[in-house]
Amino acid sequence: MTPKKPETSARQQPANIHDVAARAGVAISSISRVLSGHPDVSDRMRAKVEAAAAELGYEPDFTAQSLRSGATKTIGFIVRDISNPFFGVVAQKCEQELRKAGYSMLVMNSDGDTETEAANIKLLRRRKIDGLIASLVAEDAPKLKTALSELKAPVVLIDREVKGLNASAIIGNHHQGVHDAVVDLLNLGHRRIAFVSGSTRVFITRDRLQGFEDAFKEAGVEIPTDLISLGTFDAEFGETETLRLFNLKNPPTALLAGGIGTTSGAMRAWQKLGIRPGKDIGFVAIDEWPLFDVFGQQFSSVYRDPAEIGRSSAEIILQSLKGEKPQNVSVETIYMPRESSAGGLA
Amino acid sequence: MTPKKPETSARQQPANIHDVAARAGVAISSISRVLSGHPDVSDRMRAKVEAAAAELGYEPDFTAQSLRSGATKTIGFIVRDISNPFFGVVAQKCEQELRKAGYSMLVMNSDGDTETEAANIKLLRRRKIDGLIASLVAEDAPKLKTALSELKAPVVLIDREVKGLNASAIIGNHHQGVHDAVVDLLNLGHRRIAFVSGSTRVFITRDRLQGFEDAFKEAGVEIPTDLISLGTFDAEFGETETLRLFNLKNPPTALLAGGIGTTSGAMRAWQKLGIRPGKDIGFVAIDEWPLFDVFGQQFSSVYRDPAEIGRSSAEIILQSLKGEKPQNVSVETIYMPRESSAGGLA
DNA sequence: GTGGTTACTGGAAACCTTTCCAATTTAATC
DNA sequence: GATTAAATTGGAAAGGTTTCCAGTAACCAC
Repeated sequence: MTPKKPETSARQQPANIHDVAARAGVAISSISRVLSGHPDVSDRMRAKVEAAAAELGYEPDFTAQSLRSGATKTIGFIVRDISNPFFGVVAQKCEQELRKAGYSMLVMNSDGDTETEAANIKLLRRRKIDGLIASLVAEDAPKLKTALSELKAPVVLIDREVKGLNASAIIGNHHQGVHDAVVDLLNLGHRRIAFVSGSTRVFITRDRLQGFEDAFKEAGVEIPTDLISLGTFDAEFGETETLRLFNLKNPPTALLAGGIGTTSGAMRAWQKLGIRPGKDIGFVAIDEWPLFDVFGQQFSSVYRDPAEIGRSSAEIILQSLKGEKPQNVSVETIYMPRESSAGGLA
Repeated sequence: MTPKKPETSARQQPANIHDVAARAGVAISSISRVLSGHPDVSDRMRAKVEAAAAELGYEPDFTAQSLRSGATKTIGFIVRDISNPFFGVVAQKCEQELRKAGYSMLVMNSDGDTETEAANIKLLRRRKIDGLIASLVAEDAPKLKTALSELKAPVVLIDREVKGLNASAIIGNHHQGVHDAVVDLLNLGHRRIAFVSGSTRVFITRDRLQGFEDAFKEAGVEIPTDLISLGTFDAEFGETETLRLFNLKNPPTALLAGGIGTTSGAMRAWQKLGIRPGKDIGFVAIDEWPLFDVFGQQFSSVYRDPAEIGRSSAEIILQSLKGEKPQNVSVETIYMPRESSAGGLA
């Protein structure tokens, strides 16, 4: 009835394992065993300890557990920019899955900068993360490779390929998606097809470029090398390059935009130029953005599911933590032809 | 089979503070003092220690530092859904600022669920986070209040008000923004104005509702209570309610949508109904979404800057960590009138 | 040279847990 | 009841750091 503390005055400090041990009249090792589900525990001991822990409202200190056990139950998540809606969905689904398994997610933006990226990975190593999920800015930066190889934790790369690193990878079939898109554009009659995207320092771009070029080769059409512009994935680059390309003497009749950032930039450029994408020119977007189903209905896209990528990343990293070997997972990437492909051909 | 390791041979294990102390021929306390920038250190000592640390590539163990010092250099970040583009920008800017100050950000989604939210906060407490930034699902849930009050760390709430909690808050001037929007709609001639948004269990909704009602009262127009639907912020609710409202015998002539989720749902509903927002009916969106400047040009909005909210959250939590008192910051929230307000009045 | 500071340094406790190993209790067998 | 094996428990070390406290050395003025 009257909950009074017979011993010393009630401490403001939360109870620790010693308090529970004293309360239950057992050793601290037994507390640990009971609470961590160790099998060698008698029913009587379990009952005693659980009662004492409940009475004191004891909750193990996460930091101390991490220090002693070596596991932080924390996964690092590095992307160029978490405000990119594509990565937003990846992050959300990923965190949901990790949370179910008792892991938390430490999010860092690399801001499109290799140095920042390497610094982030070094910090995560010092923080003793159990695993890393990353979409890298560049695969070949020396500092990055050093940082990654010194990270003694499983890694899942999203659409990246780092040579000499024993990591898992989630890879979209970008070649196929872009290839099919370009085939369609060519069939429709486009020849001056522009391709604006991020740099070839990442696999995803190389794979797309390959699909782009292969489609031309198969059709026996010369590749418009002057219309290929591969720099960064952000909107600024997309805008600048779209402006430049459509101001050429011999401008493109169609554009393939390498991601949501690029698309944003291109849209802004066209707005300035008074060009209506999908009407005045052909247009295919890689990746879809929020409200695409409403505002982008007429736009062709090369689609891959960010939710699946998020779930899958979590799944793979969790398997790695159970000791499974690194694995490669393929993500369907499909060309979704819509009206905009035929723009500018009337 | 003797596990005795020779002193000279390089260990695979990363160097710890004892190794550095041995190398430099000083006490471990001196290593700590030098590396943590303690003032009572001679130049000679500093040089010796720095040399030894560099030679061994020593980096302090983060977990051990946290355990001993009590600071984890980690800030929790809880939102309903990080894939919401609004929160994506908030999160990105916030993380950038925190990173500059040496802090990392642990991101959790509450999935629109109060129980999950409370559980997340409890976990973050056990993880000994130094601070929390959160946009809560509900302010009054008992479990949540318990979890928050037991969290011994500064808290920054985004557009929320939790009674009896000594937290900082970043609050948009939602009343003003919504008020001005409704005044404009009324002036244009709308009377049947619908308002779909999240629940009144959060301040942001109550503040908006107040602005909505005040505008009607000031104009001497009866509030269309049957057109107010406050449930959740997600797209499903927005779609369901928009469908219901526009199927009424006496449907709205305009809609005010309470966020990006609501807007998404409303757009989908209108698509099904064959209604063109901004043409057939009046429409004002609260918050803008990616590519809004391109696809939403004609849409009126109630605008607040997510980047500022992100930066500001970080700034306030960092100040709190330096010992400053909780503070309230106001964020400008403005009605941006555009074509869509006048929809349905021709 | 002495006394009194001041500036620095070393030693050890503390943070809180997990885990190894040895010790004890219990059960099982004959 | 003795013996052995199995189950359970307790004690203490270990994980890597920060920080308190005491101690030493250098400095200064006289």
